[in-house]
Amino acid sequence: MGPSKTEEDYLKAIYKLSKVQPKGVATKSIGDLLNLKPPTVSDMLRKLGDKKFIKYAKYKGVTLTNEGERIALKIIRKHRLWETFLVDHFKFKWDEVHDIAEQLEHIDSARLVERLDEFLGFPKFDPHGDPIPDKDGVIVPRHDITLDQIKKGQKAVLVGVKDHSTEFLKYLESISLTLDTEVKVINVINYDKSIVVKAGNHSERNLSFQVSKNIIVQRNQ
Amino acid sequence: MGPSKTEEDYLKAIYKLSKVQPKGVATKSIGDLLNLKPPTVSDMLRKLGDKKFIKYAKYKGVTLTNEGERIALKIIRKHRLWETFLVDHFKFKWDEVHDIAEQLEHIDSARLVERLDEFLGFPKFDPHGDPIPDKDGVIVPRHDITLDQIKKGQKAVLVGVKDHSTEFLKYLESISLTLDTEVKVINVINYDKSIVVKAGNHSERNLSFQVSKNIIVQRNQ
DNA sequence: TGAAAAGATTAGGCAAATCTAATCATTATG
DNA sequence: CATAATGATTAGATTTGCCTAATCTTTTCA
Ligand SMILES: [Mn+2]
Ligand SMILES: [Mn+2]
Ligand SMILES: [Mn+2]
Ligand SMILES: [Mn+2]
Repeated sequence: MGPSKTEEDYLKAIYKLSKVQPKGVATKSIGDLLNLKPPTVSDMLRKLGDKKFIKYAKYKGVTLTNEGERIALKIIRKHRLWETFLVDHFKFKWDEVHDIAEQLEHIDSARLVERLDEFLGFPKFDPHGDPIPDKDGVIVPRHDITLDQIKKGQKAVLVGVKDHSTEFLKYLESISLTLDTEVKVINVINYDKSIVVKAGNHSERNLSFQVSKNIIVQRNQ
Repeated sequence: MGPSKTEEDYLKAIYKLSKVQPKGVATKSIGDLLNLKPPTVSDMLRKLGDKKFIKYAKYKGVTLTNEGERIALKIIRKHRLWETFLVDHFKFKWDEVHDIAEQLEHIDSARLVERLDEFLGFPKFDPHGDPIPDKDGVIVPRHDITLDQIKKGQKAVLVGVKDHSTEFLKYLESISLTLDTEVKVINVINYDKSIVVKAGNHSERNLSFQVSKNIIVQRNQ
């Protein structure tokens, strides 16, 4: 039998956390992400270790095995393909699809994923700008320039977000900062690191550091 | 919280069985359908009774309450909408979609079902000719004329199947007997109740009683 | 009509996934 | 560097959904 839905969720969480904790993911951070108490996580880590999905040494933190990473990437692939589907074909907004994709990502059918990918035209990025792993689990690594790193007078294109919360996404949408939007940094306020930007033909707007550092951009040229 | 996936499966099973056992569905038949042992079913029936999804009197058999039927119809609606989606938009054959729909029917999002229904153009029947309950759970009752009831010389149109097994569906497909196909009964063999039919511009073919009684038709004119 | 057979329920148990409380290990700090 | 704080694990319990074996109820039929 394949991994349970619960096991899949753990592996996906460990995969994501390992990008910030490459030397080993902490029990606590897994629990925080999945809303589970530490003992629950400890139990599961032992089990995932037994199944060789993770390398687990008590009190040390965990890393994925190749098999564990393969499973995590498969789930992430399905999640992002379904999000793309919902936005591109079912008229959902980018802030509405995550919870539904959390369910759809566990549907078990290789053929379905194939057809979904084909139906969408083999997309490379999801509605939040996150790269979609291909059928072999290959994922394009993404540069990590955020809007706060752009200097006064320079232009950049919004290519992703670091915060996926409904609140943040709705806020960006409300000020017309969506994927592929070109943004010009008009001014940088040293006092609080906020910036003044102009996007499209909207009026100038001030963005807090908290906002700008959660916006992933690509420099123009 | 809503009903669990397991509870939904029981209610759907009871709904289907109640069409054949209207005075009360037997524990054994539920177990047979869901591949569960009788004690497992007894346990769950007590629980479903406590939750007022079914009327349960020990040793008597069960019937759905209005609430239980509402839930069952919601699951059946989702199952049939997803099957329609997979066949009409993802290039699946009618014998390939049931198992995937068994998973998709449990995805919990009213908005998703709405958009799916809209995307499909509010279909009334699924790829097997089964009627799709509307958003209020209203389902058009289907007449029950099967191909074995058609007399020699008469024509009928294939509008559904009673057996949904992959084997049966693949067999029908292989002899070009698919939904909306017009069939003429050329001869009836009294000895074994088999019939000789002609469909489209294919040559005449003999169908066993077992096959003909699993094909739902509509008389021509 | 009174066994025997069939069907249903009860009793007792197990695995998965969760929790709280208690204990153990690591890290940080006065 | 000793100890307090933090983090992780172990112990013990609960819920859900499943099982086998034993018992009870209903139906069948000789
Ligand atoms: Mn998401
Ligand atoms: Mn996403
Ligand atoms: Mn089906
Ligand atoms: Mn169907």
